[in-house]
Amino acid sequence: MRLSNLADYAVVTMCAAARHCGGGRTSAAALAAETGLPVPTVQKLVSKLSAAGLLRSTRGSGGGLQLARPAASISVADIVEAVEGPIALTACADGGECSVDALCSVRPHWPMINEALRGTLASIPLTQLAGQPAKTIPSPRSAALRADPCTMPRAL
Amino acid sequence: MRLSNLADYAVVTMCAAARHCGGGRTSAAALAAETGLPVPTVQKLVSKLSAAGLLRSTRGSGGGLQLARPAASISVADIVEAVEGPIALTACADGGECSVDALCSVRPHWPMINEALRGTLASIPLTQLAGQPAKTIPSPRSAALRADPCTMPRAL
DNA sequence: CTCAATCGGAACAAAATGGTCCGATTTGAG
DNA sequence: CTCAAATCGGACCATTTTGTTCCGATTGAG
Repeated sequence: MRLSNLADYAVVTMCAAARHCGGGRTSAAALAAETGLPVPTVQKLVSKLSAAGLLRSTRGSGGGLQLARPAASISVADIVEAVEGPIALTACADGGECSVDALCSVRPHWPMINEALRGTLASIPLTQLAGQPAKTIPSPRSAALRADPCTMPRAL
Repeated sequence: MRLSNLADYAVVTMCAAARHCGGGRTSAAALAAETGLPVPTVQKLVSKLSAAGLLRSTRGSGGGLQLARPAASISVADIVEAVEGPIALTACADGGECSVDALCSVRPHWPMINEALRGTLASIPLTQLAGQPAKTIPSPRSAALRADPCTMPRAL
């Protein structure tokens, strides 16, 4: 019932990327510097996040990274699934085999549980987590949904 | 985002124990035989489940195991927490340290997420998972909440 | 008092994860 | 056209956690 460190780091990295969107493209090295994570780890993360369609990478000189979608439309579930694959508590619900197989009375119930958990994580947008570290507290509540520089200027 | 095999096995074991309550005490060996799990693994599980107050073990000759509470009042969250400890997606929410510490903008939000997930799992009672393997389908719905032999006779 | 069956902890083996490094590919600038 | 910068992708190694097994200690019944 704990997600892998990579998934945790991915959430932090995406948050950092969300803060950068206003100032244009970022690099994996820059994100590593901001988050305090090792550079190679961030490189591995952005690879997976790009493959999942959450980040957009531009190669070559002067290249960089940017959010592929507005931060408001990226949820924690999206990030977790990008790194860890489908959200499934048990291996038997994800194609893996189980030794008890047919006589297992709980297996039919896992899909429902998984879906409930996924729904909970899907209801948390990235904007809700991207609040600045400590200072410049934006406003009591719901400020994240308004003051996101990514949503408007770059969506068109 | 996947719970450990032990936690998965614990749910299966508790389901098997729930079916046994009518016939009196069970042994770890009997549960292993029914679930198809290795005997030592079940022994380790019942130790943790007993320590958490979910199972009641009687030692000595003729001893055995039984549910400490009615199956309706045991949730999946209880079982998972008994085996894996507190439900927390990240280590930083469980006393562990984090390299980014103060400048992490997402950490304040984890407790809320963890609580939401725990609530989801806490809403699933053991009776809902203890339906018989395949045959003797009890009734279309809500039958599990009625036909549990554990709740009434032994609760008093 | 003896026997039987259990719990509890310790030790070992295995798999998965996390972290690191290097080569290949691509693009902008000179 | 050539060079340089920066990313992507894969392979390799160390660490940690997980999973399994075994053996001693404790308890109750006969």
